[in-house]
Amino acid sequence: MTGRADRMLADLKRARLKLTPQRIAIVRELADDLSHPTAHALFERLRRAFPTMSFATVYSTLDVLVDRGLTGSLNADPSSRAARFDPNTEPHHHAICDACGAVVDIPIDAFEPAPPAHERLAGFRILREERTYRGLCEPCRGADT
Amino acid sequence: MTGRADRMLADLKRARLKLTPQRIAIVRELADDLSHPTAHALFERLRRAFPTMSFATVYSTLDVLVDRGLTGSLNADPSSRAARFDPNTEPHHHAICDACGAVVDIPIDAFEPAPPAHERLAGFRILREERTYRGLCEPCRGADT
DNA sequence: TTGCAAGTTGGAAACGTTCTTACTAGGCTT
DNA sequence: AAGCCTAGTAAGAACGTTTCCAACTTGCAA
Repeated sequence: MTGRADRMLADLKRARLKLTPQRIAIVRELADDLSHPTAHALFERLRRAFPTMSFATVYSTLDVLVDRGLTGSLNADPSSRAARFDPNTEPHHHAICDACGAVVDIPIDAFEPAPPAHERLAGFRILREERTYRGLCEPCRGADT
Repeated sequence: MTGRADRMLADLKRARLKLTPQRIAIVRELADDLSHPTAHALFERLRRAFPTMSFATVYSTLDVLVDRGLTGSLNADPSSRAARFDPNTEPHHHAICDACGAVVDIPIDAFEPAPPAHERLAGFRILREERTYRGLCEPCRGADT
């Protein structure tokens, strides 16, 4: 389904941002990709269709998407410092595999119904919560338990 | 109190790692620093006492501390990609200020008693959990609510 | 159709971190 | 107390990721 891409593009249009061929391609490439790709990964894929596409364009479009709340970004891995991008705008957490680095979305209500948003703690006014679960994904557990 | 530094150094000694003046200084500098300093921040402070100290030494000692579980590391900020180091080895979460970037430790039981460790979810075997609360710290809230 | 602000390009630069090579010294052994 | 071996250090080069820059191009409003 291309619904998510179309919705993202419509939002950009609404904001009077130009729908260049590069932007459209970047949005379409990311919109239905649930693997939390890096900017580099997107760039490599897009290069096939746009041999002249530059990194700056990929980053600038991703910036726009993140700023407008159409895409999330996360620092999944302490070893590879690359940011990963996430077109899923539903509230959710992430599970990251220690072995292969895969990132999987976790619906927010899988464990607990409500995050303690808008509360106070240690003098903080808490506005949102990010959870990262670390462990082993199904393939990496192998024949194990 | 120097208790934490001494404990960390004792652990290094137990592991038959050399207690060089540089290492001792790095450990002492980090041990009671609750501000979650970057490698760069530690380096700057240590340079006063050790003008010849190199980044490699700071990083290598921090690596040792992290590997031995004596120190945590976290990627607090999407804007500044620098890793931050945390001598607090008690289970805890973090609250990060959107305005100034300050990182504050949150005792693990402030909200909920037990993380859902060792459970399964989406095919994952979850081994641990990291939570980051984002919002505004007391000084940055200013005269606000 | 035109004008111009916004977007793209390619490369340089910035940033944090890791690696390399040669030198140094902690601390076990005796 | 001395020597030896290995782990550790210094300095800077290299690396991967991201941002910046200046010049050129183009979407799209009027």
